[in-house]
Amino acid sequence: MITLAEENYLKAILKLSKNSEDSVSTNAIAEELDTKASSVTDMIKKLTDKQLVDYIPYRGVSLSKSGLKKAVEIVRKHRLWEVFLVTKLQFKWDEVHDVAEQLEHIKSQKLVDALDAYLGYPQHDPHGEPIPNKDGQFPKSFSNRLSELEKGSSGQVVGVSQDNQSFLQYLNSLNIILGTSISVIQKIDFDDSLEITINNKSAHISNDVARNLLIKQK
Amino acid sequence: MITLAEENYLKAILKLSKNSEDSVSTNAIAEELDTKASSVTDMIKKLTDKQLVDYIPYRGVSLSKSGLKKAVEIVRKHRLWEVFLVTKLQFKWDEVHDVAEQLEHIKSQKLVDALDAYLGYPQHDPHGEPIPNKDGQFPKSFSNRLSELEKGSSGQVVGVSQDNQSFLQYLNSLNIILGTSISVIQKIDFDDSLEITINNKSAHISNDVARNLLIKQK
DNA sequence: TTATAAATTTAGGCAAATCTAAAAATTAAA
DNA sequence: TTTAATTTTTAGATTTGCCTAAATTTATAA
Repeated sequence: MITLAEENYLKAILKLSKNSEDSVSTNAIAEELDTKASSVTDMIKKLTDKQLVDYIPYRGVSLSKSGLKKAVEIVRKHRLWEVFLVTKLQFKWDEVHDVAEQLEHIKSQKLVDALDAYLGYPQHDPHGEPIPNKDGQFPKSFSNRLSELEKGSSGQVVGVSQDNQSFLQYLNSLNIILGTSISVIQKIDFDDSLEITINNKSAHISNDVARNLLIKQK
Repeated sequence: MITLAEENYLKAILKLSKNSEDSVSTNAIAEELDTKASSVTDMIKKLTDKQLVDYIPYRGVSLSKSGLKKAVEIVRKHRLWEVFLVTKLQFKWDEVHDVAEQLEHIKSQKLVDALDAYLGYPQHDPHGEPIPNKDGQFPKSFSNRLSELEKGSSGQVVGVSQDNQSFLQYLNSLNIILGTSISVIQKIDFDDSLEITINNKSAHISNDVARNLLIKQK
C-alpha cells in the first residue's frame, strides 16, 4: 500500500522532472513540498525500497516505471476532479486546487473511470493542463504560449501553465477566463511585455504573465 | 486540526451511542474500529484534551456538543457522497461504502454545500439512511421495519438498517432494491419469519432480514 | 589545485497511532 | 462478601514522517 505522503513525493518528482527521465535534486523536492532536505532523503529511501524511484546518493532521484505510472495516475485524478468541481459544482478555476489536492488521493479505480465517463472524457482540466487517459497517455498539446505569438496574431485562452492563487486572481481581474479572445497588438522589446486586446478591450501585460497563458490560435 | 483517526473515532462513538447522550464502552469502540482497547484509551485521552468527548475512566465516553457536531458532519458527508456515487456515477448501492468511507474525510465546507445542492438536497442515502442537513438536523423518519408490519399490510422498500456486503448482496439475489413493493402474507410465530411477496412473487425471509428492511407503508 | 561554499546524508529525537503484556478497577458469581 | 472473571488502563515498544545538528560529499572559486 502506498501512503499519502509517498504519493505526494511521487507527484513532486514528476512535476520537477519535466523530461521524465532526468533526475531531481533532494533540495528541489524539499522546496516543492515545503519540507527539509533530510526528510526528503528519508522518504526517498522508502520509495527506493518500494522500487518506485531510482536513486543514487548525492546524485538525485528519478521515477521508476511503476513510480511514473503511480504519479501519472495521481495527476489524472487531480485534473479530473478539477473538471468535476468547475463543470458540475460551479467552482471558479482558482478555487479548485486545495480540494483537488485532497480528492486526488481517493483510491478506487472504479471511481476514477466512472468519473471520467461522467465528465465526458475531458482532455484538459480547467487550467488547460492535459489529462492523461486511463493508460497514462497525455493528449497532444494544441496550444502556444501567448508570449510566443507574433504581433497581429490572435486566439483563445485554453489554459495556464502555472496555477497559483495570485496569478489566477490577477487573470480574473483582467477578465481573462477560459475562452477569452486575445490579440497581440504590439510587442515591447525593452521588457518583452505585450500590448494586447482582451475581448477587444486593450491592455498591457508583462512577459511573466504572457509566458504562462496558453493560447489556441485561430 | 482534527485528524483522520480522530474523525473515525468520533463516527464510531456516534454510531454506538444511539441515544446520543449515553456513554460507550472502550471495548465496544475497539470492536467497531477493529483495534485494541488500549489504543482506544489512548485516543480517547486525546479527544478529551480537545474537548470532543466527555470521559470518565472505567465508565465510558460520550460525545461532547462539539464532538457530536463533528461526527454528524462526517455522517452527512458520507451519505451525500453515497448519493452522488449511486445517482450520478451509477454505482450499485452495495458498492459505495468503501469509497464513501474515504470521501467523507475531504475537508471543504464549500464542497459539501455545493454537492448537496447539486444532488437536490436529498433527505436519504441509497440505503434509506437519513442525511442530516447543513445544521446537523436529521429529517423525520417515515419508515417502519418490515418485521413490525401487520399480516396483510404492504409498502415499498425505502432503506436498510444494516449495510454490510453480504446482507446487501442477499437482497439483490431476492430482487429487493429501493422501491420494491412488499406485502406481508403470513407471519410465522415459531421463528418470527415472514411469508411475503416481492413485486407480487412470493418468498420466505427470516426475522433477521425483515428486521433490517425499512418499509414505507402505502 | 586547494580551500571554501553548497548540497546531501547521517545520527539522534519527537509526535501520532498503534501494539503486547502487565497492573488496576469493576462486575459477576459462588 | 469475598473471590474469580471481565473490562479498562498503564507501561513500554514500534512504525511513519518529520525535525535539528553534525558529518560527509560534491561543486566552486581563488
